[in-house]
Amino acid sequence: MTKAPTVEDVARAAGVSRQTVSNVLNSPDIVRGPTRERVQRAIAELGYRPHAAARRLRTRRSSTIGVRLDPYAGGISGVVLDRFVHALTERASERGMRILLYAARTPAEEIERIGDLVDGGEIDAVVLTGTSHEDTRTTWLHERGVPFVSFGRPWRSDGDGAGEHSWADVDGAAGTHAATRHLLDQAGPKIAFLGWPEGSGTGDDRARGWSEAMADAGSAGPRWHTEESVGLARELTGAALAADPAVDAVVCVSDSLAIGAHLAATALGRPDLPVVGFDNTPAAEALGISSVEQLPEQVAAGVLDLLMGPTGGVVLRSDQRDSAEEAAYVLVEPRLVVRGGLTA
Amino acid sequence: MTKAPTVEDVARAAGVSRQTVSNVLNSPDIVRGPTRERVQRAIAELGYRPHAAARRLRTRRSSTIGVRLDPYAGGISGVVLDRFVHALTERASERGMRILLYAARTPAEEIERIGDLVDGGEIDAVVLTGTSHEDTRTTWLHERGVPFVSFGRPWRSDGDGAGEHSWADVDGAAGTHAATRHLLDQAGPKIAFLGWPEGSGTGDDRARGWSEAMADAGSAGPRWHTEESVGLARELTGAALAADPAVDAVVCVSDSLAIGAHLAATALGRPDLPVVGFDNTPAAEALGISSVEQLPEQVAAGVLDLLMGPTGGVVLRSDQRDSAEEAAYVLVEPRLVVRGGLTA
DNA sequence: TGGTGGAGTTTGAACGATCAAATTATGCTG
DNA sequence: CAGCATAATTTGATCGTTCAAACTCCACCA
Repeated sequence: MTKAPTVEDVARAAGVSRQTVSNVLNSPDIVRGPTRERVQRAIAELGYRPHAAARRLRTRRSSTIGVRLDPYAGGISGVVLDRFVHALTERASERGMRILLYAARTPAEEIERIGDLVDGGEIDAVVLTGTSHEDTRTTWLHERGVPFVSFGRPWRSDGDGAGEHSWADVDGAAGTHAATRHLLDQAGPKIAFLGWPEGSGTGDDRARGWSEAMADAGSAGPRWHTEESVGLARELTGAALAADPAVDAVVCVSDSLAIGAHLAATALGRPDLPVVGFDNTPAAEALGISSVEQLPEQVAAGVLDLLMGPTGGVVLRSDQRDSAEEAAYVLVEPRLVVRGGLTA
Repeated sequence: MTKAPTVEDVARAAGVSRQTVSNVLNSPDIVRGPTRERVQRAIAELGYRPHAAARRLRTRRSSTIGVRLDPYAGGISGVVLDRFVHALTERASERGMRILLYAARTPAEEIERIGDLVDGGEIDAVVLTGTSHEDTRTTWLHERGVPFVSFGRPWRSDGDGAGEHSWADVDGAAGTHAATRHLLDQAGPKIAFLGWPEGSGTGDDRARGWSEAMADAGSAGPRWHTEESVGLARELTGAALAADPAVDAVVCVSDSLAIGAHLAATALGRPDLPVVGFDNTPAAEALGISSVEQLPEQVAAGVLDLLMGPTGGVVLRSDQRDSAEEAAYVLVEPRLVVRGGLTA
């Protein structure tokens, strides 16, 4: 524990020069076999580990990706983002990358933070969450030439789903489509949709999956709207279900609303009314409610592919990214998790 | 966007030397007022930001703390840890520190990871989660002289609650104690405890709060045990409640078990049986179940105090930490969140 | 007047790695 | 076996900052 060995010490021990040691570490293929082995043995014996700060200073690369951790909002969401961050950490680690967290309360503060981190050489790229069209952050990142990918599509007001930057997201419509088809098979033709007020990209996308599946089946059902709240969902569904008892099942835009719907149905003496939520949160699991699972692990893998290419270990500059004009994207198909309900 | 300005550029612009600029940044008090202002103006005009890698290389400090993100286990837990990590990020940011994530599947792998990060100068300290007594990680960290604090007490088999290293934790016994007293006031004298199998430090600690509160009140109630599972808790509680209907309320070691107990009570026609969980997860919130909230934000603040002192901006070496022989700790009192239940 | 001390500032060196260019070793061809 | 191209390795310079020591300036006092 006297002093950490440097590349110089390793070189001396192996009877080679600094640069050869560096080559063994960074491009082993250009070093001759016997030399390489000698160096590797010396590295192992001395317990040498490269000093990241020195490397960063010279190469101007940090091999680190910044991620903002959203303030804990309470409520039922958040799990997806946490799983995403975890998966990102694991996947990044496999590629020799690290994940640095930062906190920010406003977009302006986030820009300031990212500026510090990028200019300070702390991070090479950023993963944004919760982007919208004409997001101040994305335009700023573009101007500054900072590589970034967002988790979530840049929903555009003009209807075109594709954005001007790379993104990875979950195909919400495919999820509700699958859920609706499942219920059409198992429960009956009259499937209701319980969604958020119109205008949110994510919510409208999920509603679309339901309406398309219904149209394909030549079926029809009511569409209800409410804010993200168990209590509100319970009241709304209770009233709607009492007024229209012919509803065979409910597809919901979120687990919170699904729980509300389930509680309402139970209160009306229909505990077995099939309900499907979205996000597959622990709460849905605990209550035995079916849900569409987002697979944030695959989104994380997609984000890294977009930033670093399918196999590389380095963040690509924007001009190395994609030959096409349009930005690349990854759309992950979610998975329906079917549960029997607690009475089963 | 030609090239980022360095301390040299600022110095030239302000008509001073490199070192003076450095002093303005790191110890402004030793620079004369007018000079300081001139330098600060130059910094602002040029948009200078220090290059972290160079600073790290010279000072051998990274101002970064490593945190392992536990693999997503599924189930209802995890929220506490996620809130903790978020709070840690915010608080660390206020002190000029950053949080770096790493992933590891086994203690051995974690040690390897930490070794890389520490020797590479990527992190100055580590925050461990889920420590046990005679943890391989803690002994290794001690040997290597790596500053660290754990979230969670090092539970000792010999009964002494204090460990040999610093830690911050939530006072589980105080939480269940408060919950039990609340139920004694509101529900009746016969309060059951639904806990995990004996032997887990956390679980036994929470059980103790209940039994002490009961003893203080001269009251008594059954104690049930089961694994962390909504289904198992439901079955067990259902059977026990049917056999012993005089139970007035149930204090549970976790929200999962509380949900199971609530469902069992509802099935037996007693939806209003007071049940209190632990962790105040979104699932408990969604179902209107009371719960003990851990306040991970305060734990995060405690962790940083232990690592850096109450006000400092630098991680302290172990010999600077605490004058006393015994390691310091922070014990956070949790908060009981009372909910009316969904029927209210 | 000339030394003393200290606050304020500057200068040279160092942190540990990689890049770019120079040098030496190796293999191949005619 | 000379001549040459290419592979393998070495050398000097550099990234941007802070440390340690030297230096300048000025007030103060004997």
